[in-house]
Amino acid sequence: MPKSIKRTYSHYTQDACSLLGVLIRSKRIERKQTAQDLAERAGISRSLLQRIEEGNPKCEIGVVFELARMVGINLFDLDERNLELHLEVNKEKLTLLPKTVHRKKRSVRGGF
Amino acid sequence: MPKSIKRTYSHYTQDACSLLGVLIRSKRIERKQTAQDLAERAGISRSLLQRIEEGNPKCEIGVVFELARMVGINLFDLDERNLELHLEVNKEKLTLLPKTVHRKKRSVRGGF
DNA sequence: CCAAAATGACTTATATATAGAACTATTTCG
DNA sequence: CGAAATAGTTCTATATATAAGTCATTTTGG
Repeated sequence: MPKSIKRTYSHYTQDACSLLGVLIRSKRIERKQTAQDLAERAGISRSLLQRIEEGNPKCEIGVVFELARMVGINLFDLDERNLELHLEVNKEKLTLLPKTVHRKKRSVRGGF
Repeated sequence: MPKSIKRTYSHYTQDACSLLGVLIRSKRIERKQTAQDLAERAGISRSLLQRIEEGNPKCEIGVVFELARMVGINLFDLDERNLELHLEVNKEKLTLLPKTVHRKKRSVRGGF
């Protein structure tokens, strides 16, 4: 049962979301594409596209990435092929790390 | 009233989400930090952290970005300061573009 | 300048992501 | 090896993001 939470976002996160939103909007306009049209093609509502272009952090990351791709933004500055390679490499790297981590709660007075 | 939608995601989007998840997990383990611990510090549940580390696209982009930042990942390969600058530049650029776009539905047989 | 279109700014019902729990299976370290 | 801790896996109630409107405002092309 989710408790009612008021999430806060760091300046960094807010900026990152805003940047993606602004980029999507710019690219869309450069392509002379209507909000309505992009939304339809992405299978989302115009209101959701609006929130995303505004940089609202409370949106599905999958939808945002999909929009970015549709208007021609390369996430991580990687094209499709290199993104896949990058993923494989990091998956490999992960297998070399321990599966679980033991105590280091980093907590209780532990601080920084 | 949201209609029941089965969203699909492009390979590119799936890879991008997976990459973020794998990176977060790697960094967390390198820091010898427990899933439980990171989740608590991020103010989310352990189950949500798991979904994100699995690369599930149906998560809030704000939470994913916040986690990335907490474990030391630079989104867009930009540190906090440069991200802010980048945002400002692109906001400016946006003001130079037309506010609205007219017809070019790009649709109905219009194709590419 | 003017009409048609696009966007902004709400609202509401509902589909769904999330918190939290309980349980099992792994993993690590002493 | 053995015990304690961590992580994987479901499941459920509920908070909330979303689709789909409506209306006001702004913008642009003719």
